[in-house]
Amino acid sequence: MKNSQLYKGSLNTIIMKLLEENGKMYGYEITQKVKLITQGELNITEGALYPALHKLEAEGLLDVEIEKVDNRLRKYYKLTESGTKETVNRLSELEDFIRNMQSLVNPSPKLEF
Amino acid sequence: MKNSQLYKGSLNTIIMKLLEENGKMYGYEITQKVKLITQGELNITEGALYPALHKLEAEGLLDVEIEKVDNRLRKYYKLTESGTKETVNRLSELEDFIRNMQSLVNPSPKLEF
DNA sequence: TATTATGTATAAGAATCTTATGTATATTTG
DNA sequence: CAAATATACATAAGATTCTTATACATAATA
Repeated sequence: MKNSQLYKGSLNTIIMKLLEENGKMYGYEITQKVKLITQGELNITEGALYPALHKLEAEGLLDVEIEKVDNRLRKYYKLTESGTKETVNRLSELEDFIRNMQSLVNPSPKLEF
Repeated sequence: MKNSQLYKGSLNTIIMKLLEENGKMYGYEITQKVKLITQGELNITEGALYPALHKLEAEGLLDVEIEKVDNRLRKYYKLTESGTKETVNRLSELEDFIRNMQSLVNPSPKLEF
């Protein structure tokens, strides 16, 4: 990701959510989808994406399936059963994270006398 | 922080926002405040906090002032002028980040036919 | 024909954090 | 009273995640 440090740590969650949403996707497709959804604000770099996909696969959270389209290689990833379960946890963690960050930066206004 | 990887990269923003809010704070106080606000969900570790404070100071975003209270040392940190300006940017980045993450995980529902 | 888009991959280094450890005083608990 | 916990700061080794750069290859566009 070529972005604020804030995105650090969120890539796995993004990938898993998109796969839950779309069934199967390949790497390049994920980068384009994220760019589209965030209106160009979030750009996932290959150097971050591919190692992340490989790691999720190694952890048994993703399955991969190779296809050849227009004489070009595509590696489609999809959630495994265990990956689907884990996605629920990750999204729950993300909700907690966002809630906590909002509590920190939008504290209940101080009363002024 | 002893937490989800999601918090990675958010510590500087948290520190700066709390200092903007409270004028001056010392390290231990920051950890307690964060624990309180997040109802124990976010625990900032010393190994993350002190290096972060030192770095922000080295970058000229924080000023430090040592006090001795009850025969114990306290290092109070406060935003410099440049730190105050930068805090606005960091909070704006945080808002964008949260908005983008919400777009990614709460997409507009697909129409079903 | 050269650039851009599509598609995957890795390696070096930076940044941030965890975990463990160290030092010291004050307070609380058994 | 002794031990444990709370208060207070600090650093070092290692893990994780990411940036930046590079590499290879085909298709489409300028």
